[in-house]
Amino acid sequence: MGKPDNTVTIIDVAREAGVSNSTVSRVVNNSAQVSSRTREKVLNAMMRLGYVVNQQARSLRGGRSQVVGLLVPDVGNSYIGEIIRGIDDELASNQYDLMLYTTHRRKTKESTYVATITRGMADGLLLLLPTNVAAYMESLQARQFPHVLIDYQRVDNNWTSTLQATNWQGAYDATKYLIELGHCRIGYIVGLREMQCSLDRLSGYRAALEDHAIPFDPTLVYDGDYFLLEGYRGATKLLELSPPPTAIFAANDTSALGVIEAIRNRGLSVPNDVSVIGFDDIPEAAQVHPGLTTVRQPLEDMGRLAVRVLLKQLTNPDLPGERVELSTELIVRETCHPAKA
Amino acid sequence: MGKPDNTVTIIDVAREAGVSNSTVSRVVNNSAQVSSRTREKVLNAMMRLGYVVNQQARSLRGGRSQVVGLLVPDVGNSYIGEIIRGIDDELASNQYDLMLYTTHRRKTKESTYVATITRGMADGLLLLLPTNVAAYMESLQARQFPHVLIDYQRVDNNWTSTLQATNWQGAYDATKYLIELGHCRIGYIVGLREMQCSLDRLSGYRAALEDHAIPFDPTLVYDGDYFLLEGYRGATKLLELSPPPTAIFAANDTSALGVIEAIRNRGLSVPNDVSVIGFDDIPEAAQVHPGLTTVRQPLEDMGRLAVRVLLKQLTNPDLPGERVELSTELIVRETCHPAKA
DNA sequence: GTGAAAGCGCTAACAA
DNA sequence: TTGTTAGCGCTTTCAC
Repeated sequence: MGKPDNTVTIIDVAREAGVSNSTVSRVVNNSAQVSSRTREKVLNAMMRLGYVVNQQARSLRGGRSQVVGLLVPDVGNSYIGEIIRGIDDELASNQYDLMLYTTHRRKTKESTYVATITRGMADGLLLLLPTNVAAYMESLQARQFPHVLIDYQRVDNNWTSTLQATNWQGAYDATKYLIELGHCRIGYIVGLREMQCSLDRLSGYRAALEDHAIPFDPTLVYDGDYFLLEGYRGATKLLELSPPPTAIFAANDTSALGVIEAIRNRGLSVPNDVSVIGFDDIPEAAQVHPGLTTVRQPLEDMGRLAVRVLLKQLTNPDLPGERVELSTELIVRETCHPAKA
Repeated sequence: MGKPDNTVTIIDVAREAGVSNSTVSRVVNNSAQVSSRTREKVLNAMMRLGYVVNQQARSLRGGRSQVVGLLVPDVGNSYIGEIIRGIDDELASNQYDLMLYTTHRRKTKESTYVATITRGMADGLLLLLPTNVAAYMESLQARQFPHVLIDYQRVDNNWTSTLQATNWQGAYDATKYLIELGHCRIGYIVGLREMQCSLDRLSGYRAALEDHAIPFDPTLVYDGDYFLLEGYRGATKLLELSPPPTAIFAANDTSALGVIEAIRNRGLSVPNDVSVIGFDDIPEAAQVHPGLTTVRQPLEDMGRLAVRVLLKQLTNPDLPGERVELSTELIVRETCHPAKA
């Protein structure tokens, strides 16, 4: 059924090559000494028969499945898309496959999935922007299941690996840039408050303000959710203030795009009337006109690195969790102008 | 290593419950008759021990892995995101896991992945917007590997299942709508010509033109690639024509967003100066201002249905391939106005 | 350098 | 209704 029975096993190859199954296994795994003549014979037989290892048998035996689980809130935005690109690239070059689980922000799903994954055939687990970590942290530890949290850092143990960009610094830099451009009424669209990265960016913003003796004005802060629509709504609200902000910093590019729309819809221009800066540097930031000035997170690298950390963990389970932080970088494009005098 | 050896097997449960392993297996699989007393005992033992099936052993034995492979060009856009949402929802409710493979439009990768998947542990394969089908179609058939192609239809065999929306009709409707609004110079931003859906939409556009006695003007057609930037470039070019089009139909929403930008960047307004219509109805279409009028594809349903078709195929491999087509629907929002007299 | 054989956890005959 | 048992395809001692 499904797969027809043309399955070629190690035994077929052995017979074809006139050797034993263990020799074939050795060749397949490139392990131990096999004389080059034998190896040759086996390789040929494999060719002729079109042999492919049966991963399930192998992992049943050895315990390793060459599969990594990835838990994401969603899959339809380029922030996540870029990270996944890095992840599956790096995974592929290490002969790992990727099992994808999408929670669509339903927290219960998160726990269920973690249970499934840790008990299923994945060797390790990558969690992207998890929101319900406490619920399964213990179970991960109990099973000593290798895992790394991407863009989440409220962890107080030493067995969990985490990885993220310098959120605080990035926000600080962006705000500072705006201030140096002469802006002192700078609106801020917060991301989801339940995410630490969101909080870190907010406090980077505040710190820059303070360092430049600009009093923090809570009315300039709008609580968004990282989505475009809230960026739009937030900016709309901010623009009704008097005086309105001369610049708006959005906690991510997607909401920055919403901010730009809102500004235009008021008949104002970006950046002539209001400057806008985002966070992430998703591909759209460069494609849009005017190009979005933003704080770049090395998304693809984050994915790649997360995999490396996980793989290291897999090879050496006794290693303590790693804490990796990647630098952000201010990317100046066209959405910020000096404040008018 | 990795997974510690706290693995509870069916045998542990059997011992704990004082029954045989096969009885446990029966309970686990809900198969055959087991007296309710025994079942109770087994269930309890499973509870106590925290037993979980070992999927690899099960599939090594039985041949079914409860994993479906999904091959996508990319993962960072909401068109694909929505489809995936449908896919993994439906998969989850059928106790299937999803193995994700991203090609990033590299055709060689596509073939490699198909080989991996069909020989690996997936029971079936979903291909989203594949571009290199010819290269592995034979191998899929040779292995009788269950598969369904989503949004691809150039198939001339009867063992392959395909699924897509009514692309031709959708484009026809959109164009007709524009025509009835009084537009007769309607620009068109094509998607990737190598995709059949793209061609279908183009011919729907042409057909509507013809049916309303509007001569087809090739200078009004710009070859894009479904991405925002090409939408922007295309519209920019189209707007330089004299007379410029009074409406632009983009082959997908993402490029429509680019079109809108281009129009605004010329100092024109949507829809007052130029009407815009898209295709897909991705979430952004509703979030943007003005709301994007578009042709809705039931993306999530497409994913869901694709899974159903695949699962049917899995259960009954001798079924011939299915051809599923879902209706598109014109969603009128705010980017189209009657043409000025 | 190579082979024989045990066993990973499970299911499905076949017996009882 | 329940138990016994033979593998699924592979890796890995342990012999030779």
